[in-house]
Amino acid sequence: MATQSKKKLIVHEIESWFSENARAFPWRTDDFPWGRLVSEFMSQQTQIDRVALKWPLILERFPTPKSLAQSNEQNILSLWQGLGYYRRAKFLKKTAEIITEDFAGEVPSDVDDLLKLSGVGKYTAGAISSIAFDKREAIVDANVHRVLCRLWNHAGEWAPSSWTWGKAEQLVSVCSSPKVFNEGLMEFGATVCSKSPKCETCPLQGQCDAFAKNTQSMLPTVKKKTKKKKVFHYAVVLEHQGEFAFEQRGDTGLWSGMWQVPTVDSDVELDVNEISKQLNVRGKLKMLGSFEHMLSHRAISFTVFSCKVGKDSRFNWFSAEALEELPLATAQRKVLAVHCAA
DNA sequence: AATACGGGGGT
DNA sequence: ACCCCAGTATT
Repeated sequence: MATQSKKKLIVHEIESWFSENARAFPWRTDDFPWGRLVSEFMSQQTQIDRVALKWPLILERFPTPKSLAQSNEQNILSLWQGLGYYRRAKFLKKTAEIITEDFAGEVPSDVDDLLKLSGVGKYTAGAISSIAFDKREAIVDANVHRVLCRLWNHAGEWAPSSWTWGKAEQLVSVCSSPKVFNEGLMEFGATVCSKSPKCETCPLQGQCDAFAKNTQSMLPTVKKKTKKKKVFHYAVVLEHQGEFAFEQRGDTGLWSGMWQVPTVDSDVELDVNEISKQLNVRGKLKMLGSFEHMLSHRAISFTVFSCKVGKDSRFNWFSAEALEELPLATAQRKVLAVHCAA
């Protein structure tokens, strides 16, 4: 089959398939550029159903770039709780500031302008330009990469590459609507041409070189895995007359900007005396429990202690109700759950 | 070119 | 247990 014909068939099938099978997400019901930009930030490396739960809350609180630009960073971090990759929340705020100052408060539509924003790379710039503004720009995320590698039986690359981007550009150049085609291709990859592909019912079965050679389950090539580093975090719940001590993590590294009960991070196991010494607290530490917290790049052993102390001015003190708003990563919520259960 | 950066769902 | 994901910034 002529390659041009194959591309047109693929594009037509995807646009047709998506018009029938698009899932209902809030940013599709309430479709405007800022909402799309926020959903793209939230969706980076994050499962879409979890984004769908949080998006309405964030858009309600920050309906415009200006509203976020004028807000405190703690507010967006608080709403971002549980989504992970908290740096994205800071990038989103910075992006809102750039849009407010340099783009008159309107989300730009050109890829070159979008790339000036913070936390916007090649994929996100193309996604906003094409999906929010229907401009003829290509996108390649993990879904698109997987679909294209299979359609052309292309092996050897586990991540989006110049080969994939070239193919995506060729396809978007012949589609009728970049907005429909790009989002459709991603959704198709997420639901039909997924890790376990549903080839039996696939509308592109006849165009798929991988299906013809039965290589679809081996494509794209798997990434070589990196070893998790094992570390130890010792969290101490300091209580004084119904209030609890918290500190904010630094500007860089894991959970940057998020809050925690006073914690000792260590590469090696520590005994209780060492923990007490490093935190410099008077009073006896009582061990309440422990749990493992697994991240993609780290295996963290958490041990939770409690201690009755005087009101130490090195920390910020919060009542139990005030903790609802405090930006805490999931591991810290687990720490508080151990304390509650004890 | 590698690595850091979260968390939950799938298998 | 290990895999993966609507990636980007940093080193």
